[in-house]
Amino acid sequence: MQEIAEKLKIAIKDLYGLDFNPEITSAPDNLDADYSSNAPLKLAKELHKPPMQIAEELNQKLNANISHPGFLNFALSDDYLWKSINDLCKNFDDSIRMNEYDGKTIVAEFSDPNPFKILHAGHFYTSIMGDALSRLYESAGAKVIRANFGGDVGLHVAKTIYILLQKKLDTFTIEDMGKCYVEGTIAYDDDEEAHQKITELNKQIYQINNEDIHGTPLSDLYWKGRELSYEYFKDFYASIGVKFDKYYPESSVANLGLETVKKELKKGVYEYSDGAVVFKGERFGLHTRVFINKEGVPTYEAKDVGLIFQKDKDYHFDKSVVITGSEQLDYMKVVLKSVEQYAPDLVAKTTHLTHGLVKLPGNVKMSSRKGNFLKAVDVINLVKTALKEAYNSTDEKVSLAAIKYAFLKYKMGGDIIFDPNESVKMTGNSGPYLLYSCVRAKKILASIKSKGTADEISDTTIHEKNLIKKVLEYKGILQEAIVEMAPHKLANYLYELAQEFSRFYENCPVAGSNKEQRRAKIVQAYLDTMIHGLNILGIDIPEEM
RNA sequence: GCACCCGUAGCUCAGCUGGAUAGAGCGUUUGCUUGCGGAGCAAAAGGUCGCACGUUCAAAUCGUGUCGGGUGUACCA
Repeated sequence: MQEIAEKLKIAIKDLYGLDFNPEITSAPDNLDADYSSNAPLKLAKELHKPPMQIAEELNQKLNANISHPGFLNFALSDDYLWKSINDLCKNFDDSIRMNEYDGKTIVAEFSDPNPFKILHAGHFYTSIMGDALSRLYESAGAKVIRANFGGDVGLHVAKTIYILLQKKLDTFTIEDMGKCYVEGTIAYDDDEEAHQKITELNKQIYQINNEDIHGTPLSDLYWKGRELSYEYFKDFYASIGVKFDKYYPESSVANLGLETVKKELKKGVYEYSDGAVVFKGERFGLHTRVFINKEGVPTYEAKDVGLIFQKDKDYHFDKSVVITGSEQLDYMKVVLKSVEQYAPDLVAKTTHLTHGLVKLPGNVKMSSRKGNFLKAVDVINLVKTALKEAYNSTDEKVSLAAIKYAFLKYKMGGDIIFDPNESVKMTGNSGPYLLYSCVRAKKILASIKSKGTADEISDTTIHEKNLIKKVLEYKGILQEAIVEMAPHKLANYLYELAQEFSRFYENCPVAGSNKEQRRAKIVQAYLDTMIHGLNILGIDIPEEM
């Protein structure tokens, strides 16, 4: 496909002297061709010639077919396909290797859970998505720093600790803290006395953190709770196979953010308004946000400013990707626009991606205030139960693959519906389907004993051809997924590839057939591709299912 | 009010830098079945791509308007 594009590009250059990047797509089924290009149609306006004439002129150098109103259609020869699959098998990793990001450092920030609270399904989702994106960049040669950012001080901490103090628990678990947070939120909203106490507690906690106070009952509780949260996060990430390189507690960047904003305040980027320090985004089509509140305390905005600079100090990144919930889209625009005024290079290197909510089907209303939101652990348990009921399996690789694939197959941005009762069925467009096809491919290869010479060249069947073509598309898909920062493109391709393999499997016996060696090559190329692609999605393939 | 995102088959979603007959999965109907592990394959039914107008040889895709849903919009994170 890339070779066709290259040939076409050269023909256009030779004939018309234009640098034009032609688009190559799969040809329609009713044509006796494999790939098509609409280049003549695109060029018609610029060249002031009818598209059909351009197609004919180009085709004198190309050996393609022409169809109305000006498409070029290319057919691949069987020899070309078999040669390609042979080359791919000889050295798979080198053939699909990309080097766009060789020597580059990328900081990817995602997940961002708050200590003293429970991980919810959204944390799970962004962890999987962020990790897949990181692996995509790594596949193109980048060194990726997976960073995590969370509020170790703030109102949510005070709410939790307020209830913990009331209950006077000697020991407590992360679940206890989750319940305390829910109770604390209700008390804060409904009880005037509690509201004041929590506000006071918040200031004390801020001081404990800022001055690193130890040895008081309150500070002991705070440090113990924070440590418990960090252990809980670590265990969870380990269980889903995601590893962070750096955790930035919010408190660690607050001062840097505060200083930076104060410095730029003097230069006029930020300004005073009602006693607070704000950035007026209106002149950029955005809105005004507070960076330092009237009590002189840095808000989340200032902390994010500090974080941008801290990341650059720590890693001198070439690119920074931040993934958050979509509700932070406009917020982040304001923060980045303000930083752009004094550090445009940093902002130019930064990309903000957003994702939607993980929802249950049937429009179930969930309220984090009442604590009945979908927790990360709920997702795991629901899938484990479904797997057990459907296939009497307790294979954690399979259940984790089911979840990861379910998350990754959707385009990032909108809400996703996670259906614990039906969508998690292990048929169709699902992780287990992909795994199963890999296990089958492995079995085929294991059953082939002879390493004899190549089979005699005979006809190529449609199923052989389709599978080879699909495998050869892999590298292009990888590049597309990276450029568009879209793991779902890879996920959906792998599903289509597995479907093509299943058709091949149904129609083309391998072991013992007179085309055993040639077909084994296709299976090998298929399996190599699946292993590579699934690895990028963070999905492990079990030996047996 | 203003800004941004979304609206594609009964359901869940791809496709959107304009291209040929709009694709998958689930569900429904039918066929294949002692297989290199059927968690599969083949086939059928199911669509005025929210609506209207516009740009173009060509619009699900671009523009304007409109309806419906979501999010954000000053001292929370």
